[in-house]
Amino acid sequence: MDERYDPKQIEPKWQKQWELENLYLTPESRARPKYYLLEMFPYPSGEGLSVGHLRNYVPCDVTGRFKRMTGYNVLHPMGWDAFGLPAENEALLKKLHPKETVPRYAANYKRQLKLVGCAYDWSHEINSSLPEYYKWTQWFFLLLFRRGLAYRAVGSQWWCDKCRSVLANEQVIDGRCWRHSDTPVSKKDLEQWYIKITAYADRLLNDLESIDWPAPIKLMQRNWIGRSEGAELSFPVVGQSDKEIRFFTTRPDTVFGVSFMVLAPEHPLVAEITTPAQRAAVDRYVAAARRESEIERLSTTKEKTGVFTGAFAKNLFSGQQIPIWIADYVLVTYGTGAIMGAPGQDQRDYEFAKKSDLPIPRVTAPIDGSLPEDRAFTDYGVGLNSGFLDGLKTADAIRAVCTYAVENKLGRATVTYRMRDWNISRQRYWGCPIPIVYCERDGVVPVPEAQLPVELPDMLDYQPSGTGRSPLANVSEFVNTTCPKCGGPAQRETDTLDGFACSCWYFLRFASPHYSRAAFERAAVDYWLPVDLYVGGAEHAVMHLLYARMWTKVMFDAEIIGFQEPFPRLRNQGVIGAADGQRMSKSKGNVVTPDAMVEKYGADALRLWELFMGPFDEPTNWNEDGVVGSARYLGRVWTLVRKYAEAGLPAGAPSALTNRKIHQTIRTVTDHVDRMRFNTALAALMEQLNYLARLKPEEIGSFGIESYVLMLAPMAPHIAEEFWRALGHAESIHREAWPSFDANLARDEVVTVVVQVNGKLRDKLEVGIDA
RNA sequence: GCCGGGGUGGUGAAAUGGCAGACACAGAGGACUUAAAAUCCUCUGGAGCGCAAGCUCCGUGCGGGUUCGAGUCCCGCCUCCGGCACCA
Repeated sequence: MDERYDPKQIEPKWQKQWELENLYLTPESRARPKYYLLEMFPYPSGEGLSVGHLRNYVPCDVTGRFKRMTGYNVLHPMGWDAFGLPAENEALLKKLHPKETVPRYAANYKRQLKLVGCAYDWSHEINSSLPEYYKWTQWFFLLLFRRGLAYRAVGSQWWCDKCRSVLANEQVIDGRCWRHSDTPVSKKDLEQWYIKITAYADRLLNDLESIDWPAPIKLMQRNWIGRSEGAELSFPVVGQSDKEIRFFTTRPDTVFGVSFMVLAPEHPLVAEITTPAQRAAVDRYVAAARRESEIERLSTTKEKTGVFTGAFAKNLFSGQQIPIWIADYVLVTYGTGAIMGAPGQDQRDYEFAKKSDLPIPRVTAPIDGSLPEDRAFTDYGVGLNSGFLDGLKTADAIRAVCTYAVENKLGRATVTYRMRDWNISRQRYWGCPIPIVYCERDGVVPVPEAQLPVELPDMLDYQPSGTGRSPLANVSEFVNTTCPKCGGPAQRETDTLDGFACSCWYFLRFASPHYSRAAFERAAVDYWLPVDLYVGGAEHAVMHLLYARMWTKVMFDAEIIGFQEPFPRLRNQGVIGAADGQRMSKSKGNVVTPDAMVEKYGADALRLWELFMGPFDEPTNWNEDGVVGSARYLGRVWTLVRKYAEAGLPAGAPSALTNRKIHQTIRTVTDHVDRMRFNTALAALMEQLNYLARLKPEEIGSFGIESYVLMLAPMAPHIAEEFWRALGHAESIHREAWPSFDANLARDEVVTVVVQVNGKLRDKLEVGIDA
């Protein structure tokens, strides 16, 4: 060992050696317990990794190495979420092709991950944009299709004529395109593919109970699914006996107080019931509503507007004729797209009634106190002016109405969800082609498995076309094909799948990444899955994490896997902001790269600081000063270990006191690493160094020094390897077992007992403990 | 507005209801050095007292409460950060 610690001398050396030794290959044997550790696979961006991204990768690397040392077969793979809009948009911006940028950026990520010493098994690397991968994404889509869970329907999208493209909701501001403020957006009805995730709503909700996830993520999924219990009822349209308005309500007990009905402007009945006198006003309102952005429309501060259709419905409970209005506070996509107006008990209906001069009957009385004068009474109470519900408590009244409705064929108790089916079609180039063919004779025909993958054709100009169809529609060799059923002429589907389809099953692929006969090898999946620890950002709470759970349940139902939850244990890493407290981004010029930090301090010092700066699941801001401390610490360990490397390990045993301290430290570090409390695990190691550095070499003993180096190995793999070899070992430290401690030896013989009087410290006593 | 999660020294942060501030960063002083860097040693929450070893009081966003004892548990606020937001 050199006199001074110089990471540049040792880190590249050992990285090369580990690669030569194939140190990080996933074990073939399935004799030992398994541990499948997975980070959400990244989309490789041209910006490369920042020190912020390492907040995820470094702690996971430590966990993987720790699990390996404690006797597990570890699967810890890495791959690239390479298909989808982010990759395409970045390539478009740089006027390059994604098939060229994706491998380049992925190679850069891989280089950076190796640079900081992450122990991935690169023989398991996957890339979702390669045909060998997306062949099976297509296969899964067809599985959903066969099971009736993928269907086509007309949906409306925001459209900008200048962009010649569909826009996301967030890109529509004041009804205009974000890039072209002079261009109002319109809605375009396109036939889209949907995944029927709503069919799994209850299971997705109930199974949250069984998984170990951060509470906020579970809550976000619960809210997103948005289960509401209530009743679906219907009232006939006066004078048109064949028409009725079906509506959902969570407060059927207030039905006697319904003084009007409201339809969403897009509701199909609007055109049929509007009277000639009202038609012009209604058409104007509907057109305006279509132009409005979703954001404006859902604004709670907006005044509630609406228009009378001229038609009436009959309230079958109160017997009254009530006017039918349209208003944009009613959403066509929720419930039945129609509501009963109960303004006495619903604040939104109250505001609408005030604005539109509609009556406000009060049908729920507060149990104590009095009715508010200037707003609705929305709490539960007691029925009032409500026929057979008078005097009934709200909960009982709800049941009574549901029973009455069933008996009189007016409706029933039901459940509604906020979650909607997943529109999976994208009119973009860089995605997985949808394996469907349209034949004049046979209609919608799935591409047979033998013909998969439907390959994405090479296109030089892959700009979004502006026709409402993907650029693939312009490639006639792609579009024109033969029908797999009848052999006649047919056209391929030209939309591609949303990028989130790729991440619905990639965790299965990692178990047998090169298997060619199916999406995965069943035995490999049975052994490795489900994922034991899944780590990623909280931003995926209701997209990837919900979609992947749903696909997993579909696979379970299809009996191709044996578990229902892909990620029984999930953790979110805390985001690292830039030193200025803002998000790290190239445009803000505040990105700190691992490359710069490794160059300056070494990979091990960078790793330690990532672990030490705070609890790994809490957000914090980057502060380079701390890396200095980590590097200084490693230098101090170097000085200590070097003594033994020079003079040889001491033969004698450490004193009882020192021995106890050694066992106590192993106990603490083991416990903290196991619980992912890396900051305090490292603090315990630093404390132990401060203790050991004060002793003479012969007072420590070989166990004290070797166990210390072993505990350092997962966190600082390079320097630990250097130490291990310098201490005379021929094999890599990364094949060694984690040191174990003796609980008896670790037990204190004396305890300090604190004497408090009225909570104030008054005295301390040292008391011996009998063995 | 609703739902989460936070608030502890100059900074990052520790603390099964039991010695608040471990471990670090920054800072101050000292050793080594011609000098600097590096390294090592000492001090480092606030106020006060003492020649000194040391001692006293205050202190975990604010106000209450439970308890022998509260950063930790309960109630009511303030504030910051996320998420959701007309879902009938």
